[in-house]
Amino acid sequence: MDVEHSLQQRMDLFRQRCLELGLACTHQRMVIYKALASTTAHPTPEAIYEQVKREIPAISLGTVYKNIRTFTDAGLLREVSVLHDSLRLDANLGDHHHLVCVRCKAIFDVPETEVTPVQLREPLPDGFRLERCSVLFLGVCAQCAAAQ
Amino acid sequence: MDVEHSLQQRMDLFRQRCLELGLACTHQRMVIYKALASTTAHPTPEAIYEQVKREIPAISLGTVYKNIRTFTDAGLLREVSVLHDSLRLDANLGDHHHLVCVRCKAIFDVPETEVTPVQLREPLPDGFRLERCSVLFLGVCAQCAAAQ
DNA sequence: TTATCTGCAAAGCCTTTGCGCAGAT
DNA sequence: ATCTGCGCAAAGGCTTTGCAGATAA
Repeated sequence: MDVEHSLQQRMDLFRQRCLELGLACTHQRMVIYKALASTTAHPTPEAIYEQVKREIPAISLGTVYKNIRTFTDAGLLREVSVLHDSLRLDANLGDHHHLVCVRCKAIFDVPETEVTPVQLREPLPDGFRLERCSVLFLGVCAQCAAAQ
Repeated sequence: MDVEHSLQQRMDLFRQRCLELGLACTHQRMVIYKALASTTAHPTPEAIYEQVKREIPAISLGTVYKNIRTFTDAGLLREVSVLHDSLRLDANLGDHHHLVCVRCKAIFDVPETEVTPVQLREPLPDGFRLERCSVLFLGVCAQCAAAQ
């Protein structure tokens, strides 16, 4: 599929979703979203800011943060790192996986034996040395579900 | 297996590893490690600090942070959240997984079709509403491997 | 005794917030 | 015309750092 075309489609969809959500289609928002949709590098807010500045030199970092928050709250964007807001520690060095509540960030252990073996079919990027694999099962715990 | 006994074993092993690594076996370190080894809750540094304060009221939060860093660097402890240090964004809302370089934190997409289907065999904790599953393949990218 | 570690306090990110003006609907 | 969003700057968390005294080897 034509990448340019696909991006165009995604921008159209974005515009439409903004209308539906009652979000103003500002120039800043379009450029910020375009920067996000144009890469698979999973950028940081700072990286988006640098990218957007090329087109809107007067943009402020605060605006980038505000809109990233707005987009994620609206479901237009996702955080790769669900647990990114604070350091969580694990003294269990054995192989195991985790079950995470996306609301309260509670983490439960999942023994490796309880998960079907995970294997990559694809050859890795050239020279990538794979060390281990960690599965995150995401959802909402009973307590958080009860609290609506 | 007796939990009490297991903890004792882990403390002995910790003491031994400290010796091997040339790390001083201070009272603070023992208590911090004990707090980490005694829970499966994947605590934050702040939570460890609160726990350790019960036994060492004069402990400082800085000491807890320094030792957590020392332990992780030494391989005695692991971070659950490899990408916790900054927000990483993903405009691709379709199901897919990620390949992450643990050194430079580069993130590559892995299409869901390239991974064997992941399934939990175990019944979930009561009332947990599972939403999705995200696999992190961890390793070292070619560039970082080349840079030693 | 010597090197390392601790507590304290300050500094450094990253991110959020408040406010008045500007822009979208 | 009204409401929302933007830029600016300040404030707020979390984490690291520097230093002098204390502790482990």
